[in-house]
Amino acid sequence: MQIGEAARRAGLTVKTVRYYANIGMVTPRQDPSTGYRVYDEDDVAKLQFVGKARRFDFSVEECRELLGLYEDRNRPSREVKALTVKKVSEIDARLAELQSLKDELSTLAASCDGDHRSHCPILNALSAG
Amino acid sequence: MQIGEAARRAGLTVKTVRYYANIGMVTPRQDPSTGYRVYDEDDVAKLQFVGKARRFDFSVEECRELLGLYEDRNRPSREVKALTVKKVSEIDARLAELQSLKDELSTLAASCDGDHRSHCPILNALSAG
DNA sequence: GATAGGCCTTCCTCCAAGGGGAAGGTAAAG
DNA sequence: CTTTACCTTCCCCTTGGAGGAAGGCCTATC
Repeated sequence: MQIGEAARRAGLTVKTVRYYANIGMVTPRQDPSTGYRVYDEDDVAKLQFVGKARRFDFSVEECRELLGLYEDRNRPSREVKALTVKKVSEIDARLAELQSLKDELSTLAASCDGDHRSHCPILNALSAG
Repeated sequence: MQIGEAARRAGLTVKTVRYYANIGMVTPRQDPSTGYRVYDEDDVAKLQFVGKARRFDFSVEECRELLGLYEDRNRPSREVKALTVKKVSEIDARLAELQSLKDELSTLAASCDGDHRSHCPILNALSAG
């Protein structure tokens, strides 16, 4: 099939699929006469795999690594688990950071009555050291 | 003072301060003889303001907006509050997204025993449409 | 006078992960 | 034959700067 259908079936954009081909992540066969990329079922499966991993917040490089493990039928699942656990702890750190950010901003917003007076706790907080 | 000291006092890098000058956010006076940027106390205050707002996850454009409100003493604080509330809800959305991501990944990691067998629930989940 | 160090300047390239669009080739349908 | 819908490569754009080259300026020291 052509890139358009492969993209549709993987739930990705054509741009994205072409990008993955360019960086050597999912490399389809190329029709020599037209120069078109030709995708088979295997390629689509890999695209779906990568698409889902991306949605799980794995970086493109991590996806490449996971894909390597996925393609290697003899791979130890230990490595996959390690990558996943690491990702979970990264997400955890980001969660804590965002939560404290939200708390601070919420407090500020609550203490600001939002009228037209020049007294504004938010601006005061931002300008304080 | 020169850019180096201004940056130190605002807790920013020289690169960042120069960047803010280039995009017209905090524009210092320029010494005509040397071409050096010359910062006064007001500039440093603005740099600190922007630095803190950035740490609060406001984008550079939002910082520019907040700075405009901050500089204009006759402006209603309503706008500042609106921007802050919007930012809080953005952070909220991102929190929910990350949380569900974490839950899914945690579940996957827990179901994978991480041995050297090739059976891996994580990869299975990723390859399932 | 020369040299070293420590500032400063502009200009260039680079990062993630593609998006947008131009210019042009190809194939199927009316 | 022409339109329409694909496809190709190529190049610039995004965020928020970081890194570094080449060169100007000022002061201290030898």
